[in-house]
Amino acid sequence: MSATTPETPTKLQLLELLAAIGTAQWRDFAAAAAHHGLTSTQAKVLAQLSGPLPMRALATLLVCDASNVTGIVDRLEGRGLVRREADAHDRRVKNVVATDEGRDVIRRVREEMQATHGALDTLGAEDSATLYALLARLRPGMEKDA
Amino acid sequence: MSATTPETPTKLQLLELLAAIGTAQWRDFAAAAAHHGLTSTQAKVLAQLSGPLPMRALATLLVCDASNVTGIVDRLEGRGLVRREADAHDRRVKNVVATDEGRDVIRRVREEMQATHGALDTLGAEDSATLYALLARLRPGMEKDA
DNA sequence: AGTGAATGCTTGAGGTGCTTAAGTAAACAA
DNA sequence: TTGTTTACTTAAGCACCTCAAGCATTCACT
Repeated sequence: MSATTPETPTKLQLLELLAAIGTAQWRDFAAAAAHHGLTSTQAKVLAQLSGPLPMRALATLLVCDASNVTGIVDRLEGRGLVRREADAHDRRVKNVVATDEGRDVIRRVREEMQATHGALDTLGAEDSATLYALLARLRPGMEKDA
Repeated sequence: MSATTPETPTKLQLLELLAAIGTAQWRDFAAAAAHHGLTSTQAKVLAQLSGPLPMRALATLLVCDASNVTGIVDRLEGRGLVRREADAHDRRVKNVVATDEGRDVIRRVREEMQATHGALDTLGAEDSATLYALLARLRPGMEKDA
């Protein structure tokens, strides 16, 4: 118990591994997005639009300034992947909605994350369940804004 | 076993969870870096400098163009966190070395990733080992440049 | 109602990150 | 020697990001 064994990784090792996997997945996502002429930021925004969303809500989700979202949505709108709609109840609000083409593009981006899909396929049902359970336990603590 | 049970997540669920955790960790890292006046990119570069590293090697590690690294190292050097040294064997090469202050800053950034550390602390030794083993199996497939 | 504060969005300035193209210097190979 | 490759830098151009300011609308309180 005193020495480091392969079975008990140090926190630093676990942290490094987690970072490496996060980086790899992000690169896979960015590459798939680029394949469709999108930056990763644009793809990330598009990925949030399962329904209409106010600019402000988008900024909150992305944890960035609202003025930043203006530019990103401008570019997406310029490509016809997104639309700005007036809100029915608050005339200050503009709801962002994905167009049919926008939904189609983000669906394809998700499908084309080959490296990530391939890696996940190497896990059996039981291992997937174990991994999912462990990560689910990690998630709430990680998203806490300390 | 035939129906979807809470124990057998779909690949999409697992993918989403992995993305959420990757994002959360990245934000934690960026926040800690910002706390020391660094951008996340600058911190990432500093994190690679356990020893002297040529500009070219740095670019390869970051998977970006060499001209990009010039600017990042310029800014780090301007703050005295990094030094460019001539290479003993190849006069074309400039080795980047972290200064004492640079090493100190990146050490503190790592320590201050509170959210991540806290989340990892909720896992016992056995769970950590299990998670580590599963992630280690995932890693090679994810880093494959397909 | 009427007035002041808070909210949602946009614009503009300034800095960082990233890529491509071009240029310099040094190493290498024929 | 001559020609090619390699390491780094510079410059132009765009995307991202923040802050400060400004406009329109809504809200809260008297």
